[in-house]
Amino acid sequence: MKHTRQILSVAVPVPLTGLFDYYLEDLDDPTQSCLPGQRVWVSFGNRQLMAIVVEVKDNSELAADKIKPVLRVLESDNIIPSSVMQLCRWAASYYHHPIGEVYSAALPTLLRGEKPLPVSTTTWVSLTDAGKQTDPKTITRSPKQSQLLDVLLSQNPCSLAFIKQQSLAGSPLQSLIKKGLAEKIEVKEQLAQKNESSALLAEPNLPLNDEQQHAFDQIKQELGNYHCFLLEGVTGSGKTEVYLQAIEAVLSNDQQVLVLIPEIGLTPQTLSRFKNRFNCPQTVLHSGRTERQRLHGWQHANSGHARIVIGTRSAIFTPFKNLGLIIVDEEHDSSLKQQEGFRYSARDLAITRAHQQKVPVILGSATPSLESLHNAEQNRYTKLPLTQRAGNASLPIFRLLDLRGRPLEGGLSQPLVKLIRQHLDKQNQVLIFLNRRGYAPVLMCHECGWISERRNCDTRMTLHHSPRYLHCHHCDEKRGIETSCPTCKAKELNPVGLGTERTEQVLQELFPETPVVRVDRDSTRKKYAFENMIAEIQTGKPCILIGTQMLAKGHHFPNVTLAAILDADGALYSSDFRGMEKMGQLLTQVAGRAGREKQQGEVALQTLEPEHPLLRCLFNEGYPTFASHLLRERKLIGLPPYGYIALVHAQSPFREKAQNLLQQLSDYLPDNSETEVLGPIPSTMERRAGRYRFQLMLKSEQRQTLHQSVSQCRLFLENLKMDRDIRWQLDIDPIELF
DNA sequence: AGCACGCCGACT
DNA sequence: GTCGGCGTGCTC
Repeated sequence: MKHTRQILSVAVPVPLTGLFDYYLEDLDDPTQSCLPGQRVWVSFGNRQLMAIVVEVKDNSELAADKIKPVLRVLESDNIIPSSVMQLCRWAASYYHHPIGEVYSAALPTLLRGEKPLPVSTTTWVSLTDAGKQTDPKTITRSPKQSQLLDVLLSQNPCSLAFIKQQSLAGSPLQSLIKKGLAEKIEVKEQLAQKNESSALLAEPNLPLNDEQQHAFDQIKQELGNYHCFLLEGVTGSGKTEVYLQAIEAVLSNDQQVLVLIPEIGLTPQTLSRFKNRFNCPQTVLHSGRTERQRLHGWQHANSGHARIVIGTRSAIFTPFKNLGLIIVDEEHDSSLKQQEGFRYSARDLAITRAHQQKVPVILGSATPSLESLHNAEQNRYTKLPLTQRAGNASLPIFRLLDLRGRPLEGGLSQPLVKLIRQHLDKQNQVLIFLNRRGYAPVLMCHECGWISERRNCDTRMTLHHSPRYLHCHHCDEKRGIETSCPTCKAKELNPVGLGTERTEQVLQELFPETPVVRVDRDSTRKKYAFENMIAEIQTGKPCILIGTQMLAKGHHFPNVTLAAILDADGALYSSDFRGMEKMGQLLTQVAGRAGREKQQGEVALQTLEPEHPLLRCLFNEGYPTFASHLLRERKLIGLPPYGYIALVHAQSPFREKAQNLLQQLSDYLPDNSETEVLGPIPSTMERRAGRYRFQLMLKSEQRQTLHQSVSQCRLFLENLKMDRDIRWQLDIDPIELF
């Protein structure tokens, strides 16, 4: 009898490019074989790791005595479907990232170890014999229990998910179980039948206006094909309703939907729109969920049980049984791009995945990225504009407040204070934006000029007021405050610059009768703190809200009529070429917060450059025209979307080491090629957490040539023997520079 | 990345 | 004499 020794090429989660061959022992049964996408447990060097089977073959290039056996096959089937394998392969190649680390990042954390996937079950509720013989009318003291019994009598057994949807899973269910009328049973996923005989829609669709209808019709036509839509909808124009009706069309076709949302956008408000509309299992995947919950969501999507998956960035790797549509909400948002390690863009992967799986993808935003606008112009995407605000809300009035020669109090100019007062007097709410947390960015001694500098980073320590401490927002170091200057022993230390805490204090002093609510990462750290604040604000009572970007996204505050941005100039002078684009997006989002209902809204912007042509353009003509100006600028200098860029980052505790590495690389790269090499340039914050950081920029008119250059870089860096304290990383299509 | 192997300094 | 520093090389 011939023994075939099956060889498995596997990807191991280590920063190495290649695959590794193992053999499968005891392959007596020829029908029992491994498949790509299966997880195995292998010995690698002197440790043991989870690995993903990528290829199954009959022989290896390697000498037989070099090949180790697979220690354990973790599941009997390939839990990563070929669609996700394909996406990972593409991502590893496009982002020049080690394939094993890509697979690892694509899996829920609980699947990155040796624990096998638990058998997926769903909980159902079944009536006991006693329960079957009980008349719901006899339970007179609890209408909820009676209602639940009714449901169970008409549908026995009934899935727990369905009972949850009816809001009967809490104490009503507990009581019935206690009375011995019902019991919970665990059912293997495959055995689960559809019990959702009820209609798919839990609430009726809203009527669509002409633009929404047109958008919906276009999307519907492309179901079953790849097509990328750019749904450009001003705030309040009903983007979500278009999503919901497109989702309905896909669901009724028995397919699943993936919705990607930026981190900050996963608010209970947004989620409830989906939950309330559809009678179907839905799954939410984001960092706030436990690993167990994420694993279950992953399994339910994979088995086809979950029909809608809503998640942040990493949800792009969720496996589906039958995917029919991908939606990327707020496609311009930078949180869709991973900024550490495997630096992928979930939006771009969404488009690739849609293409690979032949399904449509909708990119939605009130302020699309220049990349997407350009792609729409080139007819790679179909633009679906939504320009009408619901309820005919009018656009806000824009005001540029000239700061030149004006004294500021806590960052507020007199005209702004007056404006705030006017709005509060009309019993309205006011929104103030400042993109800096804390009390003041620096603590300074006026005698000798000492400032609260850091030892490890190139930044100052940010001063926080209550409680009083110094905090570095970049490496998280915290320490108490010196009571006197450590250098000259002067007794007085003064806060310099502005933070949300300080402005909050000044506003409270100026408006002692009005509640001032601060919303930033510090004030919302506690669980539900953010939700509680939002709920408080939505009562509509006059108040002042002061906060960072967190406040600008995805929330609807009907009573806000004034939104003010205290410091817009940061973006005007930013070294990042995307600074202006980001500012325009923030401003437009902010403007969308003001006066969405019947009342006239106002947006105020404090600036030292009120004549800035781009600011004026943004204010007078709106985001689309502003964006087309920016696009023209980018074209002139050959920056994205008219050119392609990649960064090579290097860092080391020694300045010269990081710089020299990139210099060597730069010297090595041919300068006659079509790829331009710029740098090495020190990062904006040259030193962070004790390490010096430099970057080399590669720029090309052609994606292809850029890729070749990046490959050259990688080859060079992988083979160069360098000191171990130097780290390097690649960033393709970076969104933050210098 | 991890981890062992290996070759030179200051300690019982 | 050895404990341990981190330079170097490898992982199927």
